[in-house]
Amino acid sequence: MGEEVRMSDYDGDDRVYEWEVGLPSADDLTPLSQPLISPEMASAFSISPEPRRSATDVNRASQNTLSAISSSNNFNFKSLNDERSQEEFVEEGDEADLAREGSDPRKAKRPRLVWTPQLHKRFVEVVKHLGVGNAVPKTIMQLMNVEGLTRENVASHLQKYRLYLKRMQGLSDDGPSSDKLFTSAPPPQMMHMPVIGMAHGNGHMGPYHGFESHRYNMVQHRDWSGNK
DNA sequence: CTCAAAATAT
DNA sequence: CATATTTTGA
Repeated sequence: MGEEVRMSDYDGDDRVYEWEVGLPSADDLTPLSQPLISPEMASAFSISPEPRRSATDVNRASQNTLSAISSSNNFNFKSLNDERSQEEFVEEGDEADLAREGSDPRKAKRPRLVWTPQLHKRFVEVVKHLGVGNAVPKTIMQLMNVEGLTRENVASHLQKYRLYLKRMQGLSDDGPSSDKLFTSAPPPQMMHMPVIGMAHGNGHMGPYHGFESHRYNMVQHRDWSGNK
C-alpha cells in the first residue's frame, strides 16, 4: 500500500490519456479502516459520515478530465492545478437529469458506470474487510457509500471480480511460460485488477497488461451531451 | 470485427 | 443473491 502514482511524463502524442491528473496524489481514498461506521447507525443518528458529494461537482471534474480525452481540444490542461476531488466518480445525471423523471434520482437512467481504479480499489477494500463469505452486493454497496452506486452495479462487478479471483486461483501461472511464481500461496490480492479500460486506438492489443501500469483512462459514458 | 466491461435477464 | 445472457463501447 505504498504505491505512488507517477505522472512524471505524458506521452508527447496527441492522445494524452489523463487518468487522474488533478486528483491522484494517493491511490488511497478514504482511510477505510476502523472509522467505518455502519451506515445504518449513521442514518439512525442522523449524522452524515460524509458531506455527501453532489455528483454535480464531481462530475464537473470528470468532464474536465474527460474533455481532454474526448476531443483533442487542448484547452483544459489547466485542470491540473485545481480539481482535486480524489473521490470516486460516479456517472450521475446532471442537474438536468436529476431534475428529470419527476423527483427520483434513484430511478434516473444512469448512462453507464465506469469502474475507475479508485472505485475498484474501494470495492476490493470493502470486500476484503467483509470477507469473501460476507461480501454481498448490498453490504458492499452500503459500506462503500458511494453516491449513485447501485446494488446492480456492485453485483455485476462482484461477479466479475469473483471470476477474476477464480481464474487466478485455478490457473495461477500456467501458460506459455512455465514460471513457478507462487507455488501454493494464493494471495487474496496481489495486484490491482487487470484492466478497467484499455487504450485501444485501432487495432487490438493485449487485453490486460498484467502489471500495474497506470495507464488507465477514465472514459466516460456516452455522449449525453449531444454528439455521436 | 473482436473482445471485454457493464447491464440486464433468468 | 447468484449466475447466465445480452448489450454496449472501445
